[in-house]
Amino acid sequence: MDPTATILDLHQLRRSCGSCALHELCLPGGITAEELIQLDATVRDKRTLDRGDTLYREGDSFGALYVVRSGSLKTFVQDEDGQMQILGFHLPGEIVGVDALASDRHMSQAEALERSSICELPYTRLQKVVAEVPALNRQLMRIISREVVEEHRHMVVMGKQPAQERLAIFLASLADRYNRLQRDGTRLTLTMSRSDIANYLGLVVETVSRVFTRMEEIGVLEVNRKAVRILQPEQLASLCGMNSRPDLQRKDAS
Amino acid sequence: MDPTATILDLHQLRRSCGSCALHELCLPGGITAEELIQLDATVRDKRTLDRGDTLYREGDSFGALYVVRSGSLKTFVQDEDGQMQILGFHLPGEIVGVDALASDRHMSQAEALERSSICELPYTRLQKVVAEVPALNRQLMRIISREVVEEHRHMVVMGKQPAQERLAIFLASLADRYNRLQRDGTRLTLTMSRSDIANYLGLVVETVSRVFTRMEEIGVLEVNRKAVRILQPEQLASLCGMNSRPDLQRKDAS
DNA sequence: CGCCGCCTTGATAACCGTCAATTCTAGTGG
DNA sequence: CCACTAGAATTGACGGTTATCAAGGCGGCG
Repeated sequence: MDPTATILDLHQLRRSCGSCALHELCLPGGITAEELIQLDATVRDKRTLDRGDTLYREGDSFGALYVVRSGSLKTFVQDEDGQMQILGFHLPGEIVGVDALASDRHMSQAEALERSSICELPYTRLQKVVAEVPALNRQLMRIISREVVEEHRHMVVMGKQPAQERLAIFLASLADRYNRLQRDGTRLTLTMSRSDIANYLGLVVETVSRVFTRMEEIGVLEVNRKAVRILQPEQLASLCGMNSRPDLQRKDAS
Repeated sequence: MDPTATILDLHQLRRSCGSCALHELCLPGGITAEELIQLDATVRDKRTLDRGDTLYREGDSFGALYVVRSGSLKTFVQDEDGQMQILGFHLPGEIVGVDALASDRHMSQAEALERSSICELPYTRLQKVVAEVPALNRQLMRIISREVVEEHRHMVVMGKQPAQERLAIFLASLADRYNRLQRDGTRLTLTMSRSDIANYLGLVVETVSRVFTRMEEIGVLEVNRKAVRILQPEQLASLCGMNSRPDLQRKDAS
């Protein structure tokens, strides 16, 4: 709509790591200004992706790691017959492409859920820099480790949780990440489709829809298409662990 | 039984990375002999764990990464009320402890499934070495990435597969890893309990038991307590993707 | 304005989890 | 050597949560 939007966006894209809003979340976290300059040099470009655009596909040869700068991505795998499994949704400050380090080939696909901008870190350059800046290497490891922790959390969800709990955990986790980004964690924008959410949680889309409805009925959420408002954060939190505490099964019908 | 076993084991433990049987699978993969010497220096000790021993617990402060040298481990998380979720089983050559890099605290627990020996890589030392040996840093990344890929595969399993397929994939994956270790991939030794397997796959122990029985009935496996023999590897492989190809539902009853 | 995809809602059934009993194994002691 | 026990694994009957199938509503976009 606004014709200047694109231009502004381009300006933003050209900002260096030092002035990036993600400064603390991204690789620069905890390194000196001097070291930062070196990192800046490794960031090749800051690509812009439109909704549905693919950042990399399974089988692509590995060239770079990517950091989400704005917008959001989903990563997923697809088996031969087209069945897909979503591995994660990625918000600004999060890294994608790590799974390609093992075999020099991407083992998943990354796709933009909305218009997004991405920092590309060509791996050969990145390697050189991290060799010279140990703190940066440490930070890179830290970020990758964060991915692993996040995946472990997801396994707990997929392991043996009822549907309502899965969705509650998903929303609470999203709210957390919003907070880290200094966004309002009570007003979520679900850039992914319902079936993406369902797939990610190991459910079908109908179940997700039903649970949304139920949560709205009990007053925890206000759902409006992609806009979700968390009305009772505490109760949402309690829904995250309910099945293990039978006495909390019923809602506040004291 | 053999009184010399312990002594031999101790000798083995003292062997350096250079002579380790896991040479190609472990960190040393693809680095020079010279660089290897530096790595040897970082490996503090090679600890021995008995069945049930804990390598680290959730919350422990992070000191080292660990490589399984022999035996096998399980890693898992436990929420407040004691519910556990197994994250993975780890065979020789595989690394554990990566999830601690993010926060300097272990976010899971690692426990030996049998008598195992473990290479401990104190992280401060490891950092120094990888700073000096880029190839080693690369290799470390590669191994961590392998973990991530493995976890992605597991998410596909947990996502939406029927019970039989889950177990089939689990066994096939184990067989693969046996092959990489140059063991006979058709004769598996399940060092973990049935309920460990069930938990890992997001099922209950009864279901796992039933599926084992069914697989034995159709002649794919021969199950004897912890010893599993894969009689028809091809058919096992077909069971891994059956639900999506209806025409393969029935076995070769041509 | 009208199509089309996404989401929602409802009815039915299946797979798997729960509960309960039995068998098997390994470890212990008589 | 064998009986005994405790824990693990198996087997069976049943029920519940969620998938499946089917239809209808809503919003976006040409």
